[in-house]
Amino acid sequence: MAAERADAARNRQSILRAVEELLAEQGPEHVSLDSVAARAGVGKGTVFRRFGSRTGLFQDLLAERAARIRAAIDSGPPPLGPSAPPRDRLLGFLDELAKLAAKNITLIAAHEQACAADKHQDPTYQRWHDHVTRLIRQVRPDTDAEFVAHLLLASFEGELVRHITDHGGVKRLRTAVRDLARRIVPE
Amino acid sequence: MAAERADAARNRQSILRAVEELLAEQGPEHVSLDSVAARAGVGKGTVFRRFGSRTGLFQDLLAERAARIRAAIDSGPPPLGPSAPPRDRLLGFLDELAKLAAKNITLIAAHEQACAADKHQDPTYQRWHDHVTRLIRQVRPDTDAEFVAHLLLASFEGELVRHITDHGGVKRLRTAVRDLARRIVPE
DNA sequence: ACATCAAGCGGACTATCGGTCCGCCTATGG
DNA sequence: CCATAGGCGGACCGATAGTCCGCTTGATGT
Repeated sequence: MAAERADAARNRQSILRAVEELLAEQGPEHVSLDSVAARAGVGKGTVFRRFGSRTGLFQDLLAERAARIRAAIDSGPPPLGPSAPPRDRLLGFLDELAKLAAKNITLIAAHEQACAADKHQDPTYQRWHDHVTRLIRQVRPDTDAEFVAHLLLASFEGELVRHITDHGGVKRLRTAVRDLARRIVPE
Repeated sequence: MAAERADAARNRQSILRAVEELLAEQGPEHVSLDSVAARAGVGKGTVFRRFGSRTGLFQDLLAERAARIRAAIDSGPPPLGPSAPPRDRLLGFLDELAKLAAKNITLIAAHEQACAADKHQDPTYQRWHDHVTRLIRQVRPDTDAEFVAHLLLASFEGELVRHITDHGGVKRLRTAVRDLARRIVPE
């Protein structure tokens, strides 16, 4: 496939920025295809063609925000990178996610709502789940790692994050997740 | 408030039955106010007046299905009832929920989707969360009980339940939840 | 520079759905 | 049997996700 045309690339950026702005200014429910298109100064058809659906908008934006963590996991230094012991990697990863979630509550809420019954299909979620599952298996092979990984990731569900950080800040979330993970995956 | 008029009571039942049937036959996304009204043989306005919104439909139905467990907790025999030791009550309660969730996957999925950002507001969810939080506090006062209770209840999220029971049946779900709870709330 | 044309674009259009409203109907109580 | 409060139904509204197609424009070869 040839490179994206220059105007197409420009529009993609405008659209993603528009989504960010609308999320920040008006909350998830006001991010409709129409409003995004209007804000980005493009037609509705363009938004749809680029991102496939409203859902795709949030998936792409989340992937962008999660890119740093992804890179750190694939080839970064400890504790996230592959050279660290699995238990440290797990705790480190969850801590990073906690920080990410706290910083992006609105996006995460929007993402969840839009994905609805498809959460498990989202590429970013799949990557996270896969990573956590593998790490749990390495440390505690006697666990239903797949299930436990889903539950640990549920710590970052939008409404929960909002509630916890509203009463105790990011610190409470990070502490709670870490304590929980330590119990679930003892050394 | 006076007793419900006979026709109103009849309609309430028709509507709930219609929701059940549509859920079973066509899945959550086909349960619209229109389709429910048509199936129940009443007008749309009637559905709305009875249940307030689409969400109310699922909340009421879930409350109905959960009534047995609720009664058992409030005044039943061990291990659910108040006379059992807290840790047994917790494990017993989660086990009951696992069975309930497995039997009502479709309803739960519909309920979640409809409640969207309001899960924490649902009376049934609040009751469950409250119960779990109290029990955890009694057994392990050093825990962020509120947070952990939310996570434990996330075990019964629709998509997760579907995935787990599709590969391992109710048994896998019950085992996984029990093992997890035992680790999170050790004696 | 220019011709060519596929890729990209825009926004009108459709379908659907949650929720509202109001005039008609009927169960109930006296 | 009558009066009436409450219930009823379905037309109506506004919003929104997603579709479609004729027009425009950036990339490319000469």
